[in-house]
Amino acid sequence: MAKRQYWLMKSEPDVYSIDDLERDGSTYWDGVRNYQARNLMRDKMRLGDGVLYYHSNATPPGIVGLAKVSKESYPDPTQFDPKNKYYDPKSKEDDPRWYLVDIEYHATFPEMLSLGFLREQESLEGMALLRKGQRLSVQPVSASEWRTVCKLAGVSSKL
DNA sequence: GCCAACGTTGGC
DNA sequence: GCCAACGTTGGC
Repeated sequence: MAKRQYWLMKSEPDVYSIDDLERDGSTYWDGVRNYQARNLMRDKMRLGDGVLYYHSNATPPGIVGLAKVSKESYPDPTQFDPKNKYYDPKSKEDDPRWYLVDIEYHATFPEMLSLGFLREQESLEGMALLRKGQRLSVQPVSASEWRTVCKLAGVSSKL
């Protein structure tokens, strides 16, 4: 059994918030059109991995809860749909360019951990999210960062 | 709305 | 393969 890994995934709450995920139970993470983020989803994310759910373009932005990977990567169906905003005419069904994973809801933090608060934590120094110019919508998170974030939020780090 | 920090595209 | 132009992300 491979060791569990941890990730952070960004979503704009106006588009799909953690409340939407709680309501739906699980969702497929469509629309990622960045190769680095795609590679992480396609090649690295495994069933049962932990996900920090981050609200971007929010006031304030921050980590709002936990999810976990409920299905490993498969081609993002939206890339083949000409009516979809994520349609990619250069992607072929027999050679898909974009992949996604499914995630399922796990928990919502009693209070969100804002980006500003996270920046104040010495224990999170070096976290990818806090690095200057970091825009990846899917990022790796270390086991110790995961435990620290859960502790700060006052929730169990167990999934 | 601004703009820094990227990433992608396409001419050469 | 270089790099200018352009597009996007996302904090502020």
